[in-house]
Amino acid sequence: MADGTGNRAREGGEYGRRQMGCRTGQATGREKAESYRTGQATGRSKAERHHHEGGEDERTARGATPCRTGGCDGVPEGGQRWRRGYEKKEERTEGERRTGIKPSSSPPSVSKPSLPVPRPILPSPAWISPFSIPPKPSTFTFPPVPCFQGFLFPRIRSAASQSPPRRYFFFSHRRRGFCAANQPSAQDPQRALDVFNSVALQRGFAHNDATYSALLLRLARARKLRAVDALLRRMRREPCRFHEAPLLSLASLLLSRRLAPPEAALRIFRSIPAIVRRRPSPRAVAATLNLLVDAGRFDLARDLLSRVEHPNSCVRNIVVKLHCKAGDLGAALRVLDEMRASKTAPPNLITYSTLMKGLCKQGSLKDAFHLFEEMIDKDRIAPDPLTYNVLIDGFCRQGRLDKASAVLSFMRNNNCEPNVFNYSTLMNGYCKEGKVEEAKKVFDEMRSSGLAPDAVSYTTLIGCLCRLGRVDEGIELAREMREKGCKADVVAYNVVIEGLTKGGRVGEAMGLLESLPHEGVRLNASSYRIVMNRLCARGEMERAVGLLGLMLGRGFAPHFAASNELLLGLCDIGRVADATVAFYGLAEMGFVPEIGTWARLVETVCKERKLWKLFELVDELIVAE
DNA sequence: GTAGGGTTAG
Repeated sequence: MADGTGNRAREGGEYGRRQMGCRTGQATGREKAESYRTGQATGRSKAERHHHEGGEDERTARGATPCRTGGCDGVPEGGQRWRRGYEKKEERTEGERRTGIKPSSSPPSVSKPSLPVPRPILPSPAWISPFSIPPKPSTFTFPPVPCFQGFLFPRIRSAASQSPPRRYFFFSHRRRGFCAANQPSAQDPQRALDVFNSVALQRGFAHNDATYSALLLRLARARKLRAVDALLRRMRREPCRFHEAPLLSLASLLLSRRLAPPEAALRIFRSIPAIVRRRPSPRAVAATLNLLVDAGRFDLARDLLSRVEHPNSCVRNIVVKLHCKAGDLGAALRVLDEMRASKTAPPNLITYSTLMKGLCKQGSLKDAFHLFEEMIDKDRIAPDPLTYNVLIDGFCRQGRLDKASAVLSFMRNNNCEPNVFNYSTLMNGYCKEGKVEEAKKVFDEMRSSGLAPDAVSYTTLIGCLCRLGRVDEGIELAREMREKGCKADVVAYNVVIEGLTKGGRVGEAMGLLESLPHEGVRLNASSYRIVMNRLCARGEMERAVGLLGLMLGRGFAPHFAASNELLLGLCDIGRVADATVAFYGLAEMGFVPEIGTWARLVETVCKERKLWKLFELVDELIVAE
């Protein structure tokens, strides 16, 4: 797995030091420990304070290898001073405490301020407060060291210390330092990794499943895939017991966010025996197979399938999906036949829905409906709203809206109340045909049946109104959506932004682009591109440059074609300076102009006699080549 | 985090 974060050396270094032993990493580790210590000095546990206060000679303290978590980093200087003061205080006599003057027999020393005579904290035993009930004398005593999910570890000592006394300090997985990988506040995955490595340097310590799981996901989200790999390798050697679920979550995260190629899911699956020390469960097989099929890697899915001895209904359903996605409906129907003949893996609603969807996609609606009837008659399986939805969508996509509507009525008459999905699928069918009034009727029907339209239902109708040029009605609906407490997602906002843009209300669209992120809405590249494309197409370069600044500043780049159009448009109106600035901004996002755009840029700069800019451009051209 | 459904888009 590749890591594009530029932190390879650091990750590798940390991991390498762990491999070689803690002393190799001592020098750099101490530097990092310094930064942690400042943040954690006040959060030390009682047990740890006990350790520091416990009296250790200075030679040992200096020679001790720091554990680099901050809380146990040798004995800090402040701690030493504090301890010395404490020892001196114990040596003082009653007379010294009163006068602050040492007797003449004592060795000469630096004069110290006298300490006040301690006053009794408890009231006189003769008087008992009416608010305090004296506790019953109890024989119960707390154990000397609290030990909750934690361990006692011998302190790591340097080779110089000859006869190390067995002193222990306490660490718990619950402690903040240990759980840094789990803390939502630990946004920096590198820091989480550093803390993880630091703690693991303790002899005899082992991280647990939860810590590994949290760190794996955090690193994966940050695209630190080399570190993820290293962690997975390390898990094979850990003594603690791991579960499958975190590994499956990791595979799902990597593939769903396209952080890693599909092979990564298969590698994780194959690592299960070494890490979990068990054969992969049927659940793990199904999860991995499903990820591979969803990623379209049928070759890898088939490879995995060839090793599955007794596929259950779930695995077979995924195989049905595989064949449907690959367009081999014959093979999918053969799997259905096998399932019908099988007692251990019979077909179920999901088998039929998947197959019906595949048939609808191929336009074989008749076969899909036939299968639907077979499911009810032959296998005695009652359809649910989801199965009906496949049929509604199938009929809608063929423009047979009467049939789709009839399915909805059929559902009601057959004891299956339609849900929001069913209504919005039918609405979408009407919307695609431009029949917004019928769509509105379905929308009202949905509400009168007691269902609250969701963001998708609203978006479907808003989009339709905007496409028909009824932008104001669409915006009014968007307002109503907000008033009714239905939270709009980025798709809903994009539909509104597009409606505004098409309706010539670019200023309002740009206003939304500017303000929505401040209101907590996470826009995506499409949100900005919808407007940028429009501006470029209409030659509104002034606004386009402004929008470019906004989107580049937020980490979004325009579409490739729009970027070229923007540069050409700026050259056309002689805005050389803007064109150059825009070019550098786009280049930073990885944009390389078309050859024609290069030529135009160079030509315009030459005409303007801005030769120094020309040289810069040529330099960029050489780098790009 | 074992399997099936509806929305936008250069």
